[in-house]
Amino acid sequence: MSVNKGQNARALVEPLALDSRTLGDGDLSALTLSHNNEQYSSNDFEAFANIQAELECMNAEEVMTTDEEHIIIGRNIETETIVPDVEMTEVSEQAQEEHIIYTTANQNNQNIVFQTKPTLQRLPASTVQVKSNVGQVTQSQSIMIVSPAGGQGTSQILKISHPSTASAGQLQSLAQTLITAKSADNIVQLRSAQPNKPVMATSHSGNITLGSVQNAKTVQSAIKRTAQSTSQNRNVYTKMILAGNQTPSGQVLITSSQNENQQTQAIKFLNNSTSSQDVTSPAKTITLAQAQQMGLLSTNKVQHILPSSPQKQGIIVNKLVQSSSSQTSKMTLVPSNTIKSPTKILPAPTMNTQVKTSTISNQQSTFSSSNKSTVQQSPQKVIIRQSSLKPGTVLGSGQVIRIPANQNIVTGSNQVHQIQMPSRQVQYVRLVSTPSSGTTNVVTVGKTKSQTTLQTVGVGQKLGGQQQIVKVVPLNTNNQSLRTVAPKATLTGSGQRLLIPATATVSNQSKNAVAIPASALSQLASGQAVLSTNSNVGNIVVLPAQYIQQQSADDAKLKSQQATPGLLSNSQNLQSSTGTISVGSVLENKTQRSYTSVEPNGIRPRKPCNCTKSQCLKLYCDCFANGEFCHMCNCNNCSNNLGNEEERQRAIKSCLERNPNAFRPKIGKGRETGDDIRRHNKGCNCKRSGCLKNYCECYEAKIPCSANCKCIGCRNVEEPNLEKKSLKDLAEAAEVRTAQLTLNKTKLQLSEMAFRPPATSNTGARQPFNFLTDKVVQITCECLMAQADEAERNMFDDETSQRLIIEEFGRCLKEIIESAHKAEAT
DNA sequence: GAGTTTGAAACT
DNA sequence: CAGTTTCAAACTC
Repeated sequence: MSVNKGQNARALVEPLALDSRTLGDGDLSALTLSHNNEQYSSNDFEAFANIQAELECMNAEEVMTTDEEHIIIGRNIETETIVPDVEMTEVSEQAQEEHIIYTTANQNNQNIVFQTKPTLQRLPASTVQVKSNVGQVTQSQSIMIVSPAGGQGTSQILKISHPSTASAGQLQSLAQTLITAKSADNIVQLRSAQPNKPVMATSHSGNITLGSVQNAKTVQSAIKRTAQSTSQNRNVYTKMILAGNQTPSGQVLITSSQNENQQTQAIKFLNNSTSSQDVTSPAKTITLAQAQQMGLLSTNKVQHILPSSPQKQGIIVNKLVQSSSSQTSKMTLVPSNTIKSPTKILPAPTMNTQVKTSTISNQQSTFSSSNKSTVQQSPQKVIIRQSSLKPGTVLGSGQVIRIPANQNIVTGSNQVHQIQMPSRQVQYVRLVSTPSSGTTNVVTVGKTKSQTTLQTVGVGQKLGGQQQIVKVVPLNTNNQSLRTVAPKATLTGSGQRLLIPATATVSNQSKNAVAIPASALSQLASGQAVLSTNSNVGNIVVLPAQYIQQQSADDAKLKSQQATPGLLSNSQNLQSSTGTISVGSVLENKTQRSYTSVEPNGIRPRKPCNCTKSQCLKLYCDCFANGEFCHMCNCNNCSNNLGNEEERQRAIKSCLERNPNAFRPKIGKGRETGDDIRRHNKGCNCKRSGCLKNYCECYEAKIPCSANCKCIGCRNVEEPNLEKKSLKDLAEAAEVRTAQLTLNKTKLQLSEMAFRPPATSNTGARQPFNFLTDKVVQITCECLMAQADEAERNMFDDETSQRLIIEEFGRCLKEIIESAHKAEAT
């Protein structure tokens, strides 16, 4: 991201933030329909009611996204940012929210993006609000409508060109005309922008709430999701972009039903410019084909956004940057999906997007700054992930959005990458590759700090015979506001290109450009079945959580290893002098990776599994057990990936049938006592290890065995007189551990010996001293010696050592006496 | 790195 | 639910 973005972006975004000001009552009222009642069906009213209700809710809500993900927009640059945030929580049934921020350039062009939302879902009020400048002189005005949402795999783009002088009403009318059938879900509202806020349109606070539960089901890895459920889940947002300054800038909310019929969309405009209550003419509907015939269609700014699934913490971010080239570009957003179940979902990492040295290098020249070359080279899917930035955070210069492009993760077919974040949220990103070439392409779109700067970076790497290409879509200052990546592939019989090269002219793609056909997706990755058989599934990118994490690690490595090109032989380092974009390094190897114990970000990386027989679909596999996709593992015949989603889901179901808590964390806090002590929920069953080896899950977790355990000969017990610290240290230091063992052992023996009455019992009442047999004395001495050793190892001073030894002696005596009393009692 | 040990998971 | 088998990690050499 460019340097100067930070402030500009903030300036642009903040005004748009959702707050009482931006979404005041007036706003709500503005959202109300002022059309004739006759124009709307009961469904419409319902939809409207829903919208308003949600809007009200949103007002109460914390502003989420806008601040989180900023796309820096330079002046005169049209930019569109879509930042869906996805948060995956273990409970994924929640309504999904998506944050979208739209900003339109104010200067020459105004773009209004209409997003269509999948039907059947209640369109949250959040939908999309776009505010644009009013009164700016426009050079051109156009309305772009992309309505692929239908999910049939074909996308259509409508572009309406109209004179700059066109009035708002005219424009609205025109736009309305474009949309045919009106479904309840399709609503477009246009509002004039506030004069004071010259900049851009934004979704109100960038929140779009998707009420669809289907989306949640769509989630790739959702454990409970069945393939069937996914079938309808294609959440594709279609945006219509209205370009033109004079247009009544306003907010447009479009929801398109995802019903099969793409063409049924209704757009309604509310013109607020002067008064929010201005009502535009009733919507007219025409078919897209008609629109084309009318000459209204053309290429332009189109975006598809796949809904991010769950709530607020979305990580996948798509950003559209205006390309310098005149060509229209398209961008496809891939939604992250939630995982429903116990699957561990880690939160998006706060990415330190500052990595400027990305892994792209050699081919940079190839890709750089030429959109066409980039595009043509490989089919691409663009996935931009943004870590969950803290609200209010503006991406500063040099921030990088990384999209990991690893193919290797999954052999061949796996294109799902998991990202784990510390908070146990996982996001899944599916990397799309062309089946024929077997290449995986990732496109990162970023902005350069300067308007003029265009960064295109491509990375091609062959690993294991597979080539990976990472592309960075150039950022640009030119008129075109949106960069689109669209699947070109389906059109072409040969390799499927999921993404249409940015350079590709719109004309070619006008009809098909937008949506990535589900079929193409299904063919991804060596033909492995993707999410569902249903075509609607499409465009889903699922990234396993650790993906980002690992990616960060890779970046860190790359940074540190810039001097060692060998590792990156084929990889390319992208030096974004402009600091804009970094693309995830492609380096991946199936070979064993050394995992550092802790990542720089403090996250402990998951170990790669080595499963050979379980296909990583049983709990033997740590990855699977943790609800993660295998990533960079050494497993054989792995099915723990998106490519085998059905199978995986079956396995998950099976596991849950056996044990509903199978995917729950094993280590938790004590329940009964409510204490803070971590305990193994199930307990161990160790027999031979004494619970002092890593075979023991308790020991491995560095927690003492508890009553839940059924272990035999357990020595993994709490040592009250040993500091927790020592316990921890003991676990880490073998020598210390040995000392601890000795100490424990002797204590145990002492306890047993003391408790056990001497074989030769006298008749009279036994006194405590009677228990001081030679054995007891010996063990006591051993305890003292062990304590001395312990003190010595800890390098305590003499005074402390003596004190500890004396205390130990006291403890021994106490134990002996207590044992004597117990013996008497019995 | 190969082989052994171990205990959780899976199976019966 | 208990016993057995399978499995992969931990461990040893």
